Amino acid sequence: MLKLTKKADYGLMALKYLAEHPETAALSAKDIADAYGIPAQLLAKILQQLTKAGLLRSHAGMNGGYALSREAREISAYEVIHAIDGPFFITSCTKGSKSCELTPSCTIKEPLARVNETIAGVLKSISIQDLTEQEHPAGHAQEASRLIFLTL
Amino acid sequence: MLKLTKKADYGLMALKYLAEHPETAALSAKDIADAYGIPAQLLAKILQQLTKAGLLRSHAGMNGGYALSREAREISAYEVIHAIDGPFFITSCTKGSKSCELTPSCTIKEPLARVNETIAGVLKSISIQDLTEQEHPAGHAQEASRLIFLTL
DNA sequence: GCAATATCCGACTGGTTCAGTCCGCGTTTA
DNA sequence: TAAACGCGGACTGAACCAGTCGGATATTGC
Ligand code: SF4
Ligand code: SF4
Repeated sequence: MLKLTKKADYGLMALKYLAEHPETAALSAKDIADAYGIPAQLLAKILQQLTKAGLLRSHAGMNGGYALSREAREISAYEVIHAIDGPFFITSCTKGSKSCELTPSCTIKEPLARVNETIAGVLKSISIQDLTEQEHPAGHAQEASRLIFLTL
Repeated sequence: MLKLTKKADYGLMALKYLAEHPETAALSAKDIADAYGIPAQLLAKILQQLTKAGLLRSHAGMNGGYALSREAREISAYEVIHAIDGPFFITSCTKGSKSCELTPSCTIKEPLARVNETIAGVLKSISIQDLTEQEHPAGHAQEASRLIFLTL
């Protein structure tokens, strides 16, 4: 099955929330968690990971919190997921640590790697700002479209 | 993280193997398992699921086994994954059984649903036959390309 | 008929990952 | 100095995955 972890899910929500509140200097983890009902401590750790990855800037102390380190337009969903869940691969042959032992005899890893790259491309083409637009259910906000190339 | 289960992985390998041996009337689960080093009993159950989903035809008894019920061109990777792992959703709000309880307050489920559909589209556009082609590392087998539309 | 070869199907187990919590520490500010 | 906040490791229960076992049924070859 192909599933996104809830951590990545929460991370995207938090970033979107930050993108929607650019006026405030910083928002604390608890603020964001309360806004959506996410467990505060869990979200805190997620935001820490995003900070370590360079997507957020943190500020400790009272009235501290987190703020985007770049423009929402410049942060892709791929980066968020990568920062939280680590490098993702569709298959188990991650080539890094513990590849599946039938890698040599396997004949579908190359095509699947292309599929993997295509999906990564989809996620890379989506920015945090894309998530914030398309409110206005009236729909006159022209929906952004993208073309993805899949080369087998 | 976004990962394909090994069962689906094995299923794709098995179907590809069947597609490459159209001359034989039927191949047993053990035959295919031995060809790749997949645990035989595990593959057997996977093939049973694919049979139940209508992608394969089975025949019990000696010299029995499995054969594709359609042409390789007509079987998509999406169908295989769906048959083995069930309906897949990127997010946990599957709306079916146990959706995550912050579905109402969540503001990113709609865009993520579109992403989900886009990825499904990628998988639907890939057939078993696509996996068998692109052997011939010479590369003169023109690589099939597809355009995927992502509408946020 | 009988034995060998298959599919079929549910139950079971060990291992890994996920979601969430707890607790102690460093930092900033009122 | 104390409250508010970020930081980070350790921990737990639950869910899921990979793989195994055992038995039932169907078909074929002899
Ligand atoms: S090698 Fe083949 S079987 Fe093993 S994980 Fe990669 S794709 Fe799946
Ligand atoms: S509702 Fe929002 S948070 Fe809950 S699973 Fe769907 S997308 Fe993730």
